Amino acid sequence: MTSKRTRLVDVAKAAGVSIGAASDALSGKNRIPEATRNRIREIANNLGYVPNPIARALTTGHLPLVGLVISAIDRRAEFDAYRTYWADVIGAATLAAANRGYALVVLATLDSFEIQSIPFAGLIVVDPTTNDPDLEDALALNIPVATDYLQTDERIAVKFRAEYGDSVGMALNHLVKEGAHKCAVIMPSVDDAVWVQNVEHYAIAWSDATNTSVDCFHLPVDSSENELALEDILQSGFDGIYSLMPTDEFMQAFDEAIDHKNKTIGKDLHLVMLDEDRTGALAQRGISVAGVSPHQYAQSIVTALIDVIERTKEHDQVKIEFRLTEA
Amino acid sequence: MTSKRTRLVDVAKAAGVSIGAASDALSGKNRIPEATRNRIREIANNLGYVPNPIARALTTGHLPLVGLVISAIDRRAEFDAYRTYWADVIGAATLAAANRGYALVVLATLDSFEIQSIPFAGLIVVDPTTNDPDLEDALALNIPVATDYLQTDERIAVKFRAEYGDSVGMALNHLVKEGAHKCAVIMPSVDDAVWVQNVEHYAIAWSDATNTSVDCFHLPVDSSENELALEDILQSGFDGIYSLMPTDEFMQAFDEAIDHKNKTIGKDLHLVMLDEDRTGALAQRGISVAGVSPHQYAQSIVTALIDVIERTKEHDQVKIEFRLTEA
DNA sequence: CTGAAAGCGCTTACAG
DNA sequence: CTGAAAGCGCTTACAG
Repeated sequence: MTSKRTRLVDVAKAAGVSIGAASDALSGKNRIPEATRNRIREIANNLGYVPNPIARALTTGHLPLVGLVISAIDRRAEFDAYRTYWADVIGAATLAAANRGYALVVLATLDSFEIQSIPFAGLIVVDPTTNDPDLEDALALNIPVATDYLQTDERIAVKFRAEYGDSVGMALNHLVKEGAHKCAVIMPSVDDAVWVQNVEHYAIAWSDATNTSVDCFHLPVDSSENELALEDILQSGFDGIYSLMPTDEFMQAFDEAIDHKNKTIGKDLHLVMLDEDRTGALAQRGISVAGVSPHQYAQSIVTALIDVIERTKEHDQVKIEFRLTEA
Repeated sequence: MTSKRTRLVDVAKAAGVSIGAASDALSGKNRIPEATRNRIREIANNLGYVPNPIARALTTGHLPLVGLVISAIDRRAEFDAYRTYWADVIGAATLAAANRGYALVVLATLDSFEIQSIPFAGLIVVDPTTNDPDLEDALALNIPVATDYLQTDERIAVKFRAEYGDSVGMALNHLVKEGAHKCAVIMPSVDDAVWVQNVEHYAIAWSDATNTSVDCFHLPVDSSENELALEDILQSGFDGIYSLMPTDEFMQAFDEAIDHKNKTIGKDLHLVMLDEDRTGALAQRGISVAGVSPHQYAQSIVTALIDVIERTKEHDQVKIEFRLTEA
């Protein structure tokens, strides 16, 4: 820590062998007799030798680093609202990467001078907007990039496809089956996130196909005005609601709105929420849950990306399925 | 993506200049006339040249990477229980690092062959156990390491000190002031995490100092048996409780226990919880909150570590204060 | 103002 | 079996 770092030459000198021999003894492929090797290793150890990973990477041409770009990190309120989701995603991605010998770099954006100085082997851009600048930057790096399947750039190596469409259809069908007459889809207003547009698109498609009307509402993720907005919606006679809002705080607002409007879930109001109902708390309250496991989701993507990095595959498409857990 | 990557020589050749001139035009310090520089840049652009960050780092000797080791990621149940906390920590650390031009690598452990091949500029080891192997590995790398202040190794560059002691004293004093007669501290049983031992230590110290008895209980973070355990505790006459369990699911169990035992918060039961009560939901229910902002916490540590990396400081100690928000 | 060369610390053929 | 050398792709003094 104080003086200069020990280099391979230093241990080679100390051991009285060539630098090649030292290299071999420490990481090489057994060309050196057991005895000398052990001696060299011990000397390296005593000198506190730690190989310089940058130099090693220069010959290898590759550092086992994959980046995960979550632009929501920069938007505090939105990130907060979905904290459990992001923790799942990051945790699972970290583990999946580690399984393959890679480490995960978490980024809020690629738009910074220093990013160019980090040698990523691959990059994941989640929830890209249309013409996402981060996606552009990622692609410009000439490395494998994984992102949403709605993006059309042909340089994209892995496209992941969360079937929000399926989730919308499933949820609305379920609501109707349960007896809802007037359906609404409630989603966050996170500017131009592709997945939100996607949901809207599928809601309209469902409406056309079933000849049933659906209205889409965009609510702020972090606002205290949600309760009033929800009361309005209930007031307007919507009795079948598919909510893609984050669960916790939204649920509070929802509960109060229901209370004020005197509705009863399962009777004159039917509800499907997008979430992971691990504790079963929602189901107990008569709320059905549409979900995808963020854990499995993240894992699939990381694995597919690393497959491409290591040339096991050229391109890939990962499909993430939704399930509906009826209350 | 297909053939070989464009190198600096390639653009130098294409521009008919020396490699030194090309280097300068692209990243250098303006030795080259505006006109040639622009020409070189354009050529580089057309060739899709992206500088090799590994090679650059070899001369620099440094890659702007800080690692955050969260061993809890490997323990699914525990990580799940504290997901909101970890999301805050990771989000804030990512942002703080980015502000200084660094990127954050999230790791579950350092115990993997590949980790040695990643050139970290510094490492943060959170919630180390006693004789934590990850901390050992981190220290062996000869780079600045930040970790809990209870660790004694003198190679540690930044020690962060979350004053759990303060929180325990504050919470227990508050409970007594509110009229509690028999106090308990409830905390998770996460094996030998230092912070848990720390809490226990301070509870005993408080007990000695105030001559009041306190009992410490360890509950599983992910168990459904919590409710019964809590009923036992209430049954035994504890009417002042400081809980360091994760809030959401624990609160459910707690509510049921209170219900079964017919207790009323604020009357015959006083409660302080360790959390961030951003929505004020706990306060509304008469529950006081002891907390530290994970956001501020992570940010302070990252900043201090980077200060050491960049030699602004040699060592540092970061003190994280707790606050008690009375209901 | 700009070219040629040394050097960053490794690994890996290539000779002996 | 092992040493000496080339090379990975940059940056940075050092000459011209």
